[in-house]
Amino acid sequence: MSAEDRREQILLAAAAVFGERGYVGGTTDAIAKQAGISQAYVVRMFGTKEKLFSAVGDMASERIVAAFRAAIATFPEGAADLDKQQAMGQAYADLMEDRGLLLSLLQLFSQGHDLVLGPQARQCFLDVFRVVRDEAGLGPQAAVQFFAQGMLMMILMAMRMQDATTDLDAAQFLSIVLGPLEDQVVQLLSQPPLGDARR
Amino acid sequence: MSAEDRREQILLAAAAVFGERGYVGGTTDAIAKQAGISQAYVVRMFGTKEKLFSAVGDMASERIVAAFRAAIATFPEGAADLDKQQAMGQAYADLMEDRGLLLSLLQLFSQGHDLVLGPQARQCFLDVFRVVRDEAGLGPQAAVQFFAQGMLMMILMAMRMQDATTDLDAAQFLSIVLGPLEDQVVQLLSQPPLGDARR
DNA sequence: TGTTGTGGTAATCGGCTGATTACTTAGCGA
DNA sequence: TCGCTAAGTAATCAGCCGATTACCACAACA
Repeated sequence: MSAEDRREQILLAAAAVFGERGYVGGTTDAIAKQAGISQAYVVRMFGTKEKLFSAVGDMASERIVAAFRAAIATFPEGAADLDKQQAMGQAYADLMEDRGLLLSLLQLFSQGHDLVLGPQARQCFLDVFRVVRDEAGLGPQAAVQFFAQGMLMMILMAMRMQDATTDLDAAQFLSIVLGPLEDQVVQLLSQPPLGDARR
Repeated sequence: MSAEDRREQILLAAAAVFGERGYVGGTTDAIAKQAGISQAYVVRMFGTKEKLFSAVGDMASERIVAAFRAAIATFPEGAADLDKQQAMGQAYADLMEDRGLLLSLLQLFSQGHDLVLGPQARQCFLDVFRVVRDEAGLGPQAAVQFFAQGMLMMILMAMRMQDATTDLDAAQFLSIVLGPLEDQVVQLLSQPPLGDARR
């Protein structure tokens, strides 16, 4: 396999592992197993684990930006804010299909204290914000509101709230947050966690 | 010092460390140093690192519930939703004084995959939700909206967004999210991270 | 003055993890 | 066929971390 293809494959595997176990908890060995290659090769391809994690963060934010731009391209002239938000909300829900992607980004966000990853986290966050505010034309207030919803959904994913829906309050919460997306999203999120160890 | 007092002290130290470095990244040694005692004693007091982390999570959610209840007790009869939200938002901002508290809770939330910590995370989350929905009387919809704001603020804390305010977009974002709380909160959050290592 | 329980530490150990090194295999042009 | 390069691995190493053990200080008290 070409190095280029391998790189993509490792990035996807790393997103899955980092998304579930976090930056520190996600081992290069688990990533290697997920990708079906040796641990040594994972490290050699990216130099260090930190560089790999950083690359995963970049990939994640780029994909989100791309997905939002694609949704924005479908806006009719002078569309209402609510319609815009709904289209972008749908794009966001589609992104959840790859659990690792959004969860890795959350893990990046929780590295704000780090001298290297912190600035990157803030950069990624603001990159997406600018797209929502300016390119989608929501303006600052509505863009922030949109983000609040998005962050809440991220945390519900991380928490695996869909595993608690025998609790009626959990079900109600999900139902309100997700609205019409509920069925699609809950199904996506119900994928089992990575196979090995204590989940 | 009595074991009881020591326990409280270790919990606070652990919240600070776990909040910044996460569950896996927060070492019992760093917690011990933060509390000014030996690593062995930290472990012996709680049995395992996992039990300590779990206890931190319980403490955090209990404090949040207590803070909200205190705010709720100040409501006049038939107060408007907006006033309620503002009072509870202020209570939340006050909680930010102890950075470790809220950030440890975020770290707990990102352990949803874990067989022990996952259920606890969902439990803690829903405990607070019920207080906001029922005891404050916001109802399901408004309570979810309130949570979305709260989760966004948590993530901004984790990201240390206040360190990026030379970026005008970052400043605008914070200003909109925090509103009149901005000055207070930004000052609280500007505390430097834990002393050792790469921040 | 023993002795017993409580609060606490130094030392150490086994297991894990990221990184490094040296090696192997396969395609490919001359 | 002979190198030469790119893709990939097994083996190993050094450092860290949670946990355990064995020990210490000191008050309270009979």
